Amino acid sequence: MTKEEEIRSRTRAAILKALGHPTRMFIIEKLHEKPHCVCELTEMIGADTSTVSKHLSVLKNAGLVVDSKEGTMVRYSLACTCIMEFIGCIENVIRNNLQRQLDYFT
Amino acid sequence: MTKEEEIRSRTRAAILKALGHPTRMFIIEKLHEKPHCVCELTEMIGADTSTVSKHLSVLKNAGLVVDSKEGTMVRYSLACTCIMEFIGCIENVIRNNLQRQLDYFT
DNA sequence: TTCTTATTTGGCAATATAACCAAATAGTAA
DNA sequence: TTACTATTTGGTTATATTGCCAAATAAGAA
Repeated sequence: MTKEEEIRSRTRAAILKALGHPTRMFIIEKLHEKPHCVCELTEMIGADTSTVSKHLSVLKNAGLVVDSKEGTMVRYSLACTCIMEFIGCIENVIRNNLQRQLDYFT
Repeated sequence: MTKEEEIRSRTRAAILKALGHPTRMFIIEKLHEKPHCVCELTEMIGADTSTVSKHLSVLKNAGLVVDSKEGTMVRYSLACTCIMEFIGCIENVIRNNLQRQLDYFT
C-alpha cells in the first residue's frame, strides 16, 4: 500500500464512516426530502438535542450536509445528493442479506 | 421516528459502517480491480493476516463481498459493484472539503 | 441590557472498534 | 496419519464513538 493509496482510503473511509450510524442515516433521508432545522430533526428522532446537534456536526465535517442561519435557527441541507442513489443500490445488498439469512433457516 | 424508519436506518447504517475503515476501503478498491485471496491482500496492506481476515469478515457479513474456496485458499470478490461508482461521487465531496479548508487558510 | 429560544460544546461513563499475538480450524500433500 | 499452508477465531489492550446532562454560546425580541 503506497502512501497515496493509504491517504485515499483514509479520506474515503472518513466520509463513509460519517454515514455509519442509524441516526445520521435517518437525518440524511429526511434532508433528502427537504431541509430541516435541529429542533425539527430532534422531534422526529426523539433523542437529546445535543446528540442530534453532534450528529449534524459529524455530517457537516464530512461535507455531506451544509447549514445556513435563519435567525436563531440553523437550517441543514443535503450537500451530496447521490447518497440516496447509492442507498437504492444498498437495498439490493440488504435484500440479498435477508435472503441469505432466510435460506440459512430453511 | 417510526419503528420501520429506525430499522431501515439501522440496516443501511450497518452496511455504510462496514465501509467506514481505511483498510476496508482499500480492500474494496482492490477487489474492484479483480478478485484476491487473503494472502495477496495482506501483502498489499502490510497488516497482520488475522487483521485482514477480520476486515474481510466484516465486509462479507455486510454482504459487500463474497468468497469462494480454491484448495486452501479463499478468493474474495466484490458483490456490490456500485460502491466505486458512489466513491466517484464522494470524490466531489472530498474536493469540496479540501477547497473549504484551503479557503479557510487563505 | 436583559430575557428567551435555539444550538453547540464540554464532561463523563458505557459501549464499540481495531490491532497484534497465539491458538484453532480447514484443506491438501506426502 | 502426519505435515504444511492458508485462514479464521479468541484474548487482550488501547482507542474511538455515542448518549445524556449541564453549561456555554448565538441571535433576536422586549
